[in-house]
Amino acid sequence: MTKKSADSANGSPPAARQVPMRDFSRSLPMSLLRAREAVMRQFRPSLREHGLTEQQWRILRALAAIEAVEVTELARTAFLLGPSLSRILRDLEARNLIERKTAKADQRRSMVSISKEGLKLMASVAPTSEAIYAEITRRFGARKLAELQEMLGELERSLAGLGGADDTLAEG
Amino acid sequence: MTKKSADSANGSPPAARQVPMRDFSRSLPMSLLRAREAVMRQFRPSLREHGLTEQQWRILRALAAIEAVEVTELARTAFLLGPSLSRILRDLEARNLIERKTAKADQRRSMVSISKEGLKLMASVAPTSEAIYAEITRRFGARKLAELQEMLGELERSLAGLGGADDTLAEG
DNA sequence: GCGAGATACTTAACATGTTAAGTGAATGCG
DNA sequence: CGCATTCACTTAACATGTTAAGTATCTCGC
Repeated sequence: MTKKSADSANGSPPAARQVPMRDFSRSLPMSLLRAREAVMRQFRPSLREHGLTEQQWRILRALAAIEAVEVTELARTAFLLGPSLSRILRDLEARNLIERKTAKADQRRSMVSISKEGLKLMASVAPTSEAIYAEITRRFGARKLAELQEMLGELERSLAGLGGADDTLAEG
Repeated sequence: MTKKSADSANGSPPAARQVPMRDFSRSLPMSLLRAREAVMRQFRPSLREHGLTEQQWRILRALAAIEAVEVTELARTAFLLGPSLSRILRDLEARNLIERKTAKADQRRSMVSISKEGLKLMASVAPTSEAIYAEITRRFGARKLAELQEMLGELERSLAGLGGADDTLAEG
């Protein structure tokens, strides 16, 4: 029994099961993915009605809280990668939902802000969005929701600095 | 104070802040997204070294546990949408990591299984993958990890049936 | 004050997410 | 049987995720 499988000795497909691993459907990434999808499934239809994607909505929300931000800072806030943000900003600007102008001091930087139209759109989406969030909170329980978010934060912090890729990590 | 903002009355960009909402960075979707990203960041480099994406790896893992599955069932297991799965299966088949053959009884269905090469690839990835998972577990704590996953499952269940889109929901 | 390196984006290229439409095969009903 | 429906996928189209290159600008040492 070194490496041979217990196949039925005919031309059937490989028996699989030869690579022992955790039950994949119970892995942490899958749990997080499914939970997030369950949540976002609630919001997408409403956003879609207003012609917004999840990410566009994230950007508008991030912008609504401030006067103006640099693109890099916005990427950090809205948790988007530079290239994604770059594309989305191009589109949002074309739709006049945001405004952009280069910083005086540093020509490389461009300051982004939400436009009046953008604010109007937000105002029309926010009520539904808040109602959905409230219903989710009601169903899951406000206290448990807070606990969950606390744990998610802890998870994040406990993995911070566990180099994913090009992080500047001393490995010695 | 009906609708006018407290702008400084010059040509500066809109003051924003006119749409009151929760602090967006603390929303549940963002928490879930960030937590998941923190986790996946650990796995991606290793997968990448083996020429696999996260989703391709999910599919191989799902296949490794069984003889063969229909595409629809696989989509459910690997938590992928049909179109994504369709594309990925095409590529995995071209790389000879999976095999596909139409079901005898129903010509519409196609049964997918992992190939010997696929199993070999899995065997070469699994150790690193398991080690990373173990390290994550160690950092966050096995007990807390179990708690977290329990909560995520509860969240999912509490939102099940809260119609996202085309669910068959009676609204009256 | 200039040239190497760092910064702040943007483009490009490829893979997936998401929704809609298309295709071929099974089902059910008159 | 005939045909409209349903089903199991696949294609298409557009938006984002992800990594690598490219571009313009800035900073700093010399």
